[in-house]
Amino acid sequence: MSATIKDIVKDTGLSPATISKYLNGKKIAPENKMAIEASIKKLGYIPNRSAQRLRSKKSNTITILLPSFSDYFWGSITTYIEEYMQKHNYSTIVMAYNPSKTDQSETYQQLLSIQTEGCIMVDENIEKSNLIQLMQEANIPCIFLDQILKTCTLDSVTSNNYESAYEMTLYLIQHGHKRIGVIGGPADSYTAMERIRGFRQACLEHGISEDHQIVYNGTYNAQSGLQLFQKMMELPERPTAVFSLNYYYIMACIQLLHKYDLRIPDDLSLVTFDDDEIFSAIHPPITVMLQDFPALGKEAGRLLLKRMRGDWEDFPQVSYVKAQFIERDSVKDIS
Amino acid sequence: MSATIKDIVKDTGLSPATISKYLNGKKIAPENKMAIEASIKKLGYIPNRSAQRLRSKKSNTITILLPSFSDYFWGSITTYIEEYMQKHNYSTIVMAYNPSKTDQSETYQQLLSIQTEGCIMVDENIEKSNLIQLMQEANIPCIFLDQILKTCTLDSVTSNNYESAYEMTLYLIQHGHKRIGVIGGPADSYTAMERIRGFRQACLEHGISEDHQIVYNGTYNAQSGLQLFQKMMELPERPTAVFSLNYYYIMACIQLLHKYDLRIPDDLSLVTFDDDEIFSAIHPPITVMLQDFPALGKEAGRLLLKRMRGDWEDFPQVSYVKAQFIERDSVKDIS
DNA sequence: CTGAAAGCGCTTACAG
DNA sequence: CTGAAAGCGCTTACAG
Repeated sequence: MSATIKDIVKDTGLSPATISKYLNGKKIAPENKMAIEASIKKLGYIPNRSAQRLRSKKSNTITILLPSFSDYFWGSITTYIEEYMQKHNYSTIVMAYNPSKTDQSETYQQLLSIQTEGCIMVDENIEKSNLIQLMQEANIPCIFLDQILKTCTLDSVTSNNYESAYEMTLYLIQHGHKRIGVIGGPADSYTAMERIRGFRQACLEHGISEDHQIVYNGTYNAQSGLQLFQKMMELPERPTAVFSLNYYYIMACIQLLHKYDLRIPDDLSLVTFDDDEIFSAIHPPITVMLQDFPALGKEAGRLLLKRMRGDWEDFPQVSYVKAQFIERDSVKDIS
Repeated sequence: MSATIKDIVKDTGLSPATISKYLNGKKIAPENKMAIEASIKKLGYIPNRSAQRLRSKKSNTITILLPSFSDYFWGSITTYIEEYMQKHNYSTIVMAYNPSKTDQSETYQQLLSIQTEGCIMVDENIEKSNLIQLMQEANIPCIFLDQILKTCTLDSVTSNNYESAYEMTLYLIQHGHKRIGVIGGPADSYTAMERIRGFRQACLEHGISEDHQIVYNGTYNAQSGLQLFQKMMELPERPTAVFSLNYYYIMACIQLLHKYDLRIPDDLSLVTFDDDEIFSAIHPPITVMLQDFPALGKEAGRLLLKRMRGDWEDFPQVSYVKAQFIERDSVKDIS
């Protein structure tokens, strides 16, 4: 059986209270600290989390609520949140739920039964359900990732969508593009609209008229991306550059290059939000705006921890995390 | 504060022991059962997991060990495992670790500290480390998903790779293909080799000579898939059909169709293991062999639960889960 | 800074 | 089938 505090007590001659204090980072005499550390190492002592949680009435658990485990975006960010929380002695439970239900009482009950102390959410559809209200009534802090909700007041962590779309558009304009297509997200998505706003602002500042800003909105899936790109390529006057606002769309665009016999970048310049291994492997490699997943995860964790400590200063806060521009070879200078 | 057993005691007049028995599915008098159920509902009682775990000395937690959260394959299967375990009152912790280290003591320590009772693993590289040995010494059951290990004796759950590759190859042969390319996985991967074995067996049975079986092995990434497909397309005599053994390769193949000006299925027939939304959205939609993720997850959970109950009958067991053939339009009948 | 005592909310033998 | 008692491994006031 593994060692308990009692074993450390016997080994060091100190009281359980002192050892508990050491474990919880409180001040104890240096010589006792050393003795405890040596004893812990010797006995291979690991604190029993269940006992800690029961006694302290804290679960030290947070939950990441995902609409799906298989999503490109959220799968990886989960790692970074978990890593950050672990450093702060918190467990993370990743939970998939069905975002289409408006009654999320069941999800709420599950969150209660694992005694979650905080929650990180990523699906804006949750706004249409009763979950956020239930959480707020129960005083469980929630952080929203990626989106900013319209009808709820909540802390959010998101990429600097506006600025980075602006930056990418500027890059296209500086390469002589004056007729630019955007394959954009749903019109009711905050993130998508911020990116489009950044795009339009850059166009506006550089004299690209609205009819040369070809912005199509769709839903977040490959099917939609295929349709929009197709529609765009069949325009009497095609754009010289296409800016995909996410991973699903760029994949769809690449699939269709063949159909329209388009060479990148000679026939069409192509850039996108999000990156993937395949974008740098193919020829030509695609220029991208990469969201900083480690930083997004860390910031969400930091903000959640702050709220769980009871610090509601500056609530509600929106943290913007800078995305990274990676230039590769998918844009032709046509100026 | 939420209700405890004491509240149920006061409300029903029964003893905590009886209520505990009810909670744990033991036999109690029907009228008491009804009273307890009514009381639980009335008070909104949720058992305190930490107390249960501390007292019963069981964590009721299993761990899924992933090399990465963002992997196409494992992301989604996690949901199904979690769902199954939840039904059996187990929590699931998904943990990402670095599979390249041979010393996994740190991972092991983490598993101990969360008191995991069982573990589901999916990365064969773990075989090169000390983790499995540490787990076996600690008597913590492990189940391997997807692969069958060569140097360790362990339960495994995997798709019927041999049969399904055989089936897909047969489909190509029946459509008149006599020269078939395979973009295959690493030569040291059990799964990849099983698929190749199934392919070769079907070829053998239908008189396709070895020099018409163009099998290339690579590593699991887009870069490798691109290289192999390229090499295959530059062959003096191209295959008439290409069978991709996984998701990464088929994506790479599709990217390259343009370069070689290939129309599917007229110039080349193309089939693959694994499915994705985009494969049915593009034209033509791709014929695939879809692994049954829900069944794989459920079977892994079932087998792990059995081992955790101490039932080691039939150890080590290999469970094969049938993959599903989905015919679409990427294969031309050239007979 | 340290330690004796109490107790978190359950489950587990055990006796009936 | 039920209940009284003990105790899982910690942390928390509290007194010193």
